Amino acid sequence: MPRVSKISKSPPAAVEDILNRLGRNIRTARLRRKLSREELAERVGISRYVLADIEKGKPTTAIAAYLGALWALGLIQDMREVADPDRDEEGKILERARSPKTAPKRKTLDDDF
Amino acid sequence: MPRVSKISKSPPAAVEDILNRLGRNIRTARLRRKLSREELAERVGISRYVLADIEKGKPTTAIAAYLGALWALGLIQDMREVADPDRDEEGKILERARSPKTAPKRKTLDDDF
DNA sequence: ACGATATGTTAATTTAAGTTAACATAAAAG
DNA sequence: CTTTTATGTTAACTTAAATTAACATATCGT
Repeated sequence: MPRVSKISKSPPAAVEDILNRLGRNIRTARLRRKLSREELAERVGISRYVLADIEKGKPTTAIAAYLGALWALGLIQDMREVADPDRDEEGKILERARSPKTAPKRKTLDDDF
Repeated sequence: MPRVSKISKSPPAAVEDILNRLGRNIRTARLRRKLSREELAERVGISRYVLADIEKGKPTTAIAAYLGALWALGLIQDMREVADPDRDEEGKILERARSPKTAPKRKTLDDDF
């Protein structure tokens, strides 16, 4: 993406590690299913070049391309619990320590009723 | 990303669902930690506008921006097992059914780890 | 009520993400 | 060995992702 963010240009080690893992895992899953890059890319709806980028763990690639690959491989459900509030113990503790506050709401501007 | 892929323009329901979940979860984690968008965005290394996009589940935003948000919230470890080959039972079965083959190697690309 | 903070919205700008095409090289299949 | 398939590499091109600035509106604290 134009005007590339710092996080994309030089991600912290932890982020780079996850990116590389994800790419390797997607590649492994593809090979196990005996799919060529071209075949998988077509199912995802991207070009083979972007799939190559994904397998390399490119930081600037759209998240939908990564998720599309997981989806086409039948692995998207692995994402369901990421950052799940029920599992965010740290967050739960912080919330309990403060006032019992729910998510703030804005008045909806698109009033279609 | 220019020349937006189909997967980004109109993601399958399963992908859109994950995207919306992720955005909501990141927002919840941020609020629990009493961080403003501006504060979290600065820690991530992105602008507050991109963080707003993330919380909306925008498909075309760079994966590194999403991962950076998880990282800054201390939730990046949730990504470690996504598409993990050890947990890919489908893939393991397929692999066993075929010849006992490991990842193909290119001469120029030596994978050392 | 007021002021401070948080978020929504728009516009202008920059620049690289993703596409296609063409060709090169490496493994696999025959 | 030859053909086919898979992947690497480059170039030209289109267009929207991300930034900044400015202002609007909503929410919170006092």
